[in-house]
Amino acid sequence: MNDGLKILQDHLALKVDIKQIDFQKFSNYTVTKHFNKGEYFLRQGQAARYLAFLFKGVMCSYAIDNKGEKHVIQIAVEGHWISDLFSFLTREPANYYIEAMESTEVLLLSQENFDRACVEFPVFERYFRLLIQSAFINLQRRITHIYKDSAKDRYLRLIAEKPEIVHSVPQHYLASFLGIKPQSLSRIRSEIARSGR
Amino acid sequence: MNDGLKILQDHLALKVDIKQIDFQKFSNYTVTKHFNKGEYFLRQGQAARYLAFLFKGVMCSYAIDNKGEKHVIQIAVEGHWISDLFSFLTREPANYYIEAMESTEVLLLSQENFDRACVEFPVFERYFRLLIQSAFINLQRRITHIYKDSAKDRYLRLIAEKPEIVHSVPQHYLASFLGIKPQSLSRIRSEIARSGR
DNA sequence: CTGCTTAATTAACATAAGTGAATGCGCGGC
DNA sequence: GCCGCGCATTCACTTATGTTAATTAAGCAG
Repeated sequence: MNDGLKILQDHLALKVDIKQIDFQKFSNYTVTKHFNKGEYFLRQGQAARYLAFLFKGVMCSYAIDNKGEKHVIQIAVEGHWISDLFSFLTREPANYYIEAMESTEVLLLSQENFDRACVEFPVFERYFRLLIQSAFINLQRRITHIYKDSAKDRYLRLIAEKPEIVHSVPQHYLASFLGIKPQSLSRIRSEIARSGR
Repeated sequence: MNDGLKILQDHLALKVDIKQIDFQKFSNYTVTKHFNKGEYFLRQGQAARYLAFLFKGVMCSYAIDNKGEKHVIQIAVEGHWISDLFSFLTREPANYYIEAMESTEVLLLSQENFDRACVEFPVFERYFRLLIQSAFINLQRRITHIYKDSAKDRYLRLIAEKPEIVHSVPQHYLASFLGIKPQSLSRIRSEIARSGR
């Protein structure tokens, strides 16, 4: 069993009881893939045929609107799943790009295998439900923070929670994730540097 | 079968194939409840013991922060589920209040019955996974809109999508949901009235 | 290593939303 | 039906972030 599967198994074990034998079978549904920095796992307009479980590296998902503005909506690090769920589920064209921010390793799970796994291993469907629930709860929290915290606070929180991304994700991606312009993030950073946090 | 169950059955049927007989059994897990305007389905600090399926009326969920500020995170109308998912799943104290904005009818599903339903009717667990997925996708969209649209645009979109709430939800709740102050919403509304949308 | 392209920083100015305060209206309780 | 309190509105002023633009720094291809 490779590294990625070990890490995935640990993540599954955090949420559900999965039998070794089931995980063994399930693991046959996944394939390992590598992305170099700057490579795309998904492009806006394509159908998202895979879910990716990230076990090394960092990926960002973002939309580009009709003014050419980038809107980063997720920064995924080790142990996160990433895809365009809407597209993955409906087979409609994706709304998001998903780009590797550094050399990145993932396990891929195709739509077909995802569906199979849900049917064959109820415990997997449960895992996935719990996973989405957590993701949903986190998004609700994120909205609350957007509303009640200043951009400076959100930046400080972000780098406290995911310190590893500071060195791998360009600042204008972070700014976009925070919902501000790169110039504003620059201003915030210089203010932090000057007067302390 | 009462009105609420009919509406719920229709909603289930939109996402999954559920046999009449299974729905019949499942429906025994729910109870109907009425809330008057201003009554609480849940309070911050309590454990959320139920999911509510709203088949008539309007409810809002919101957190109150340590400055006493209200942060509305969901406005639920007919056909929506509402609860504090985090609390419902973990049995930790809830982060949100959930208040009826007008006379409201719901079906309640307790934690125990929810768990039972997931085990007994895999199709229910599937329905619920799909439901949360949609909710997740909608939240992602909401964040994108917060970032790229002005408060005025978000207000116009809100009343276009849920026109019924304009008359039942007080303006300062709508403002909070949009992430702005009541005074700002007032300003925006008067601007719309003056110069057209 | 060099040079080109893109990213980050800084600054001056513009704008949207927040703040605090005064006014008046309306709904609910009696 | 009347009263009072909370809600909505308006206004003057403040503040955070956006915008535009110029400058410097950093990454990458050749």
